[in-house]
Amino acid sequence: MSQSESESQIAVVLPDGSELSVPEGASVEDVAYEIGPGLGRDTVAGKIDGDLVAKEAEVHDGAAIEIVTDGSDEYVEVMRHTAAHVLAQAVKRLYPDAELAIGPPTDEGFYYDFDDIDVDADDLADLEDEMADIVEADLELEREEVSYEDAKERLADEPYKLELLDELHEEGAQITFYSQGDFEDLCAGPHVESTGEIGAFDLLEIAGAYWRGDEDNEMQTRIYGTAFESEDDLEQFLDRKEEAERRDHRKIGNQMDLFSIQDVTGPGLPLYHPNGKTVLRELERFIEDLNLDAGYEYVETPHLFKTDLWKRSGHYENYEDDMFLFEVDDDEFGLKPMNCPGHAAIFQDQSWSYRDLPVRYAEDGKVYRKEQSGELSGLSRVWAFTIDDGHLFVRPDQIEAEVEQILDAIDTVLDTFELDYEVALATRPEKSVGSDEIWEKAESILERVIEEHEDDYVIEDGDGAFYGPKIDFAFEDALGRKWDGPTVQLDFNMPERFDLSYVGEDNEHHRPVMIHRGVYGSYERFFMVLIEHFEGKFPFWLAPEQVRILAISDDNLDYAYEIAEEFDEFRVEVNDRDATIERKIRGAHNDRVPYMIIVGGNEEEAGNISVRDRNENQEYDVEIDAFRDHLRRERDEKHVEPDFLLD
RNA sequence: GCCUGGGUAGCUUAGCGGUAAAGCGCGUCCUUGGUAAGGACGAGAGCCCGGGUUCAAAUCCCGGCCUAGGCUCCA
Repeated sequence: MSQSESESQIAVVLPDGSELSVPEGASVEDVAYEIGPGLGRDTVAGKIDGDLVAKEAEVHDGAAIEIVTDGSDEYVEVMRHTAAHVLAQAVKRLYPDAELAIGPPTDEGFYYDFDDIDVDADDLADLEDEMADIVEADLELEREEVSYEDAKERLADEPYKLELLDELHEEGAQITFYSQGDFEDLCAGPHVESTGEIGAFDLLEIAGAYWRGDEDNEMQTRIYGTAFESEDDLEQFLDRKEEAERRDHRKIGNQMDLFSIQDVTGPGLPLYHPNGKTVLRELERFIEDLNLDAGYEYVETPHLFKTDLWKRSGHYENYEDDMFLFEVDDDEFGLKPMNCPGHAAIFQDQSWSYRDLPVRYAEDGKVYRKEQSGELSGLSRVWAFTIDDGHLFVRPDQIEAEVEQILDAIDTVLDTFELDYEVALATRPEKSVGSDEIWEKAESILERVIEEHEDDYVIEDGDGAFYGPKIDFAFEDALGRKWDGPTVQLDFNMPERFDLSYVGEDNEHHRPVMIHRGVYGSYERFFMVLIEHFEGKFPFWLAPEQVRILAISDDNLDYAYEIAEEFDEFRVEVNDRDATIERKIRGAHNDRVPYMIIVGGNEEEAGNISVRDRNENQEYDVEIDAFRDHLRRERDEKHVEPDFLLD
């Protein structure tokens, strides 16, 4: 491959920032050999300007080059791509008529789409066996550059591949094939050296997928799988999946009797049982206290309005498909998809002086959005949900102080739950309303406030709403999954549409800026995240049942009820079932009750209690007053874990 | 909306043409047990809904409803 030194040279940039001079026409592999023969031999693939490419790919002048070896993070991705080919080869052996579509690696594994194939979950085991044979055979992968005409001939029986080929041809791309044994596939690569490098793999499930993700196209059969370098890694992956299933809020919601979504009541319309509503009420109170301290006034708006309002707010034209609309007599009505128009209407109902601003409205407002039925999922995607909504009407010079106050509240809430989070500032998109002047001013204000508040944030250029820039928080749960959280959005549009104004010092009318802000976002979504984050083991202040009192024997039941009286400011139950103390303890653990008070003859005689928490810590001879004082503190300070027995 | 699974007791599930099962939970009784399962008995099921096939349907077929996972991370 090495060319004479007299050839013209180009420079590439290595990950450490240094430049390397290589002959024009050099491949990624050549670059690796240039760095060192050992690295050259280990090269599996490369990255050019961040894009994963085959090691044979030609580098260009000024390219940022990374070499991918079997120690790289990208190696698994390359291997999974090969695993996808192995799957396709196995499918072709067992289902010769199947047509190939695409088969890329994903974050968690890989998939391959097929058409004209009739498989179900039971067939996956056979496919896995066939794949195991191919891996066992350790077939070498060979890369081949071919002409368009040649490729067309080879893909004569693969209509989807032909479609891709034609597009590639139009783009003028180099056409490459990868083959392993008797199987070949149109593919850009990269791949590992041989199928034997696939350490451990598993086929996960079968799903439908539209060709190219477009619902106007035909539905194909997608087979999902994953692959890892070792059995241990695969097992770890499967364990994590199991953990996620164990924490599933739908399952825990059922076990703990928090909520239900029933056939009779309809899809995406959750019913909150007493236990679930208890948690939600605590969340509501928490935010209400913060709001009232911050000068918000609570308002209430109905669940539906005439569409005149939605026409004025712009929802009717932009959001119509997601709204529930219906005729009543001769008028058209719509369930509210957002609370802001109602709040704007309240503001609009009177005249304001600059002295009155900022005006801050808050409402736990139920909204209705008609998601596609296939998108609904437990509490995370629903038709009806409640937003801890807040809308502020402010003078431009008040934006900074108000946003600052909102970020304080957000920090307080996220810190209370000990959730890690990321912050992003989303700036002006291409299509937007509002003057350059106000956008620039608003963006710089937001950036300044974030800078002061958060250790770290990213700027998402052009990701703002058309009506204003916004700050989005994404928090991470115990499994490392990220969720949309609090948001602060400036809005220059709604004040225009509702012709909102206040009279300034100059006796002229001025346009206020509207700020939309949610801390939990939706109660439903936040509740779901909390259930999964805590695995149902809610902090004491949120727990539906905070303390359960267990009597050693029935003789101690009267004392148990006396103790219950002592703790009646908390959510306390007495377990009066005829069961051994072991069984009662087990029951309390299963129900995730933070604290058990256990009373028998000893306690009754001494006038004290035994305490056990759900983490299996326990203590005898506890004074009633001492425990009650602690519980008050644990509740009011919103401790995340029961900590009486850790003091 | 579309694809592939699934819908059986309060919960978790087995059964897949021939009298509806199990564990947990619940009730009664025996037991009164000291820190994660004592024992016995018992109650509890339009087998998602509607149609069809059959001597016979929870089971097979058709339609619907609900539910789970998917539906570009571009060869």
